Amino acid sequence: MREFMNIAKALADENRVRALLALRRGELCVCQITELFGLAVSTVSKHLSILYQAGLVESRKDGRWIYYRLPGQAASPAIRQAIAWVEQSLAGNPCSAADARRLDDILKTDLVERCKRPCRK
Amino acid sequence: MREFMNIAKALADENRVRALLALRRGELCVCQITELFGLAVSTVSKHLSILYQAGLVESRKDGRWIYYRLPGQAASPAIRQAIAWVEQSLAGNPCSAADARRLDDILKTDLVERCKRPCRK
DNA sequence: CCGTTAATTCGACAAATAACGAAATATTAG
DNA sequence: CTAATATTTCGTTATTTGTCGAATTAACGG
Repeated sequence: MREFMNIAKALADENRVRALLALRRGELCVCQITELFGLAVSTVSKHLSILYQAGLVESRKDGRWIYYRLPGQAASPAIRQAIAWVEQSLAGNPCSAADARRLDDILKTDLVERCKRPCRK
Repeated sequence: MREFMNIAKALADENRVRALLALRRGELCVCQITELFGLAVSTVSKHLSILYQAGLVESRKDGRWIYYRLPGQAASPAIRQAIAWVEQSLAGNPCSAADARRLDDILKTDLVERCKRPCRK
């Protein structure tokens, strides 16, 4: 029951659900999600931590960046069913579509241009 | 998105999830669920109201009693998927099984014996 | 009618939660 | 080593949420 309630509580916040939807297209680092949401970095980090605790996202560290992604096939049925529910319920959702467009821009100009190149002074 | 978040928030409380599981065996009135949970009637009523607002339960009035039940086939896919997720995730759950046993007793002795008979003095 | 019962609504209060900025941690670049 | 960057952790604050008891509404029985 504990595990289920962790998942349910993690899904009970709109920003966390938005994060899961944004991750459908692939892994994102904290700063990209922060840019997408327009929230404080610490707030986004907390949200991702809650999703992680619930098992709804996995993470990987790459240098200074920590990338979050949706869990793979090894995830428990409860997890996979929860994510399927979110995706199917909000597939064509306007808010989700707007996020997807904004994410396009962020993915084009954010990390690559700003960070991965040799640091400009 | 609003509709989805209403459902998600409704599922983010353990007592509300317990209520959904208890309703699997059929409709229950508020006083029976109150007996099962050991909470104040007003608290249980509030929980059921939240489930109702989210579309996760339906209700029917019968005299002084209001019976709540899981939604039928007419429910939206989002609702049916949410309930399926709860049921499958917590099917063999110990807490759910304990509730089921206690509910057996309540269903035997509560409404029929106490109320539906001619009122004893 | 009047008293009883089932349920909801209301008002209060404590606990949980989401948000922020500042401080701490870790990693890379120079 | 030092400066800069990405992220997390911590402390604080404002809001939301769960709970209760009291008051209210609705239905039934005498």
